[in-house]
Amino acid sequence: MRSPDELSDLFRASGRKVTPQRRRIFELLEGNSSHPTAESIYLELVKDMPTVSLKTVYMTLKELEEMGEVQCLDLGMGSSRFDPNVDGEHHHLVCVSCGKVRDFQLSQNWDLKLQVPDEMFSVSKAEIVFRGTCATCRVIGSRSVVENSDKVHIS
Amino acid sequence: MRSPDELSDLFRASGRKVTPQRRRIFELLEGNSSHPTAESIYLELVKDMPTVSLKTVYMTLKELEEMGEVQCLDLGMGSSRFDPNVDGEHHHLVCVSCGKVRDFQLSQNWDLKLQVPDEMFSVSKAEIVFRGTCATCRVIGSRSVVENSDKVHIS
DNA sequence: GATACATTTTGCACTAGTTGTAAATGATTG
DNA sequence: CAATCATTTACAACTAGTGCAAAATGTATC
Ligand SMILES: [Mn+2]
Ligand SMILES: [Mn+2]
Ligand SMILES: [Zn+2]
Ligand SMILES: [Zn+2]
Repeated sequence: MRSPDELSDLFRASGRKVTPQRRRIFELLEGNSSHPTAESIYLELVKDMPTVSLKTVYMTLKELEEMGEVQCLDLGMGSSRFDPNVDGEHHHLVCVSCGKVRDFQLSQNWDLKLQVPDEMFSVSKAEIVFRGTCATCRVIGSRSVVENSDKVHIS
Repeated sequence: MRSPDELSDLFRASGRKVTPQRRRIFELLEGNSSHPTAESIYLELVKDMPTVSLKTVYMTLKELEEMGEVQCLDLGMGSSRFDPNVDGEHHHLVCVSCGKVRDFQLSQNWDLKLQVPDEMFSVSKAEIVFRGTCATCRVIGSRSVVENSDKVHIS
């Protein structure tokens, strides 16, 4: 994702307006590798802007997605996760215990798309989802389970 | 997934009851490679059993999932897809135009799990989702777009 | 086959996540 | 600074799925 300043210019250049709400959402997303939900962005946003609405967050995220500045990930955990990391193709480690999502780069540069015969299916995106338990949860799990949290926090 | 007869025995053996509703759901799933939603199974079921409830479908699918007889796929299309194909590890081609989901076997037998260092994350399942356009939709798309259907059909 | 009882089904209310509507607000431009 | 038109907001609506409790019904036992 581009910087808040660059995004602001891009928005204005395409006839969109740069509101304080949008500006703040850009800032919250910049360099955010926590794969936040719309809700978790909203919860940060509402600290500064008590009257902001969740709808605004959804709308801004959709704009950014359409502009290719964020990607929306559906990892089957109830809500969509938003990812400002769109420059390099990467995959995801999803912890089934705490819900955290981490980026993961394949060490070998396998071209997954080439696996599918083009006449059968024209692949536009190939993504691997690794489900399992993160290092933190493995330790916690071996001691007590009560502290495990499903909450998604923004970093 | 096992045959309806085998499933019936398994259910009874584990203290569960085999109702006509469950029996029929087993039959609808057997050899079904359409990756149906709960809703699409319900729509078939209700043809024979006008008073069946969607809740029953969800409950039976959850039982089957817990018994490892079906897998529940979250492909980010709004609703979960259920897959009786659990014997061989396989991946999925998801058509972003018509919503159809097809099985796909990697020709090279890459062990995706081995890619992730065990001390970093303990992988229990690695699945590739290929998104793109199926052969049918590519042809339709080149003529007219109006006929494209998002509906999910069983069988 | 009848009986007893636990399991299951069903209808309905309910939740979470997300989208639609329309009036009020406000960023941009000249 | 005013006009314009995009955007925000509150709120209703919607979809997928779940919780609940009464009624129905498989299954084991006699
Ligand atoms: Mn990511
Ligand atoms: Mn499959
Ligand atoms: Zn974890
Ligand atoms: Zn298609």
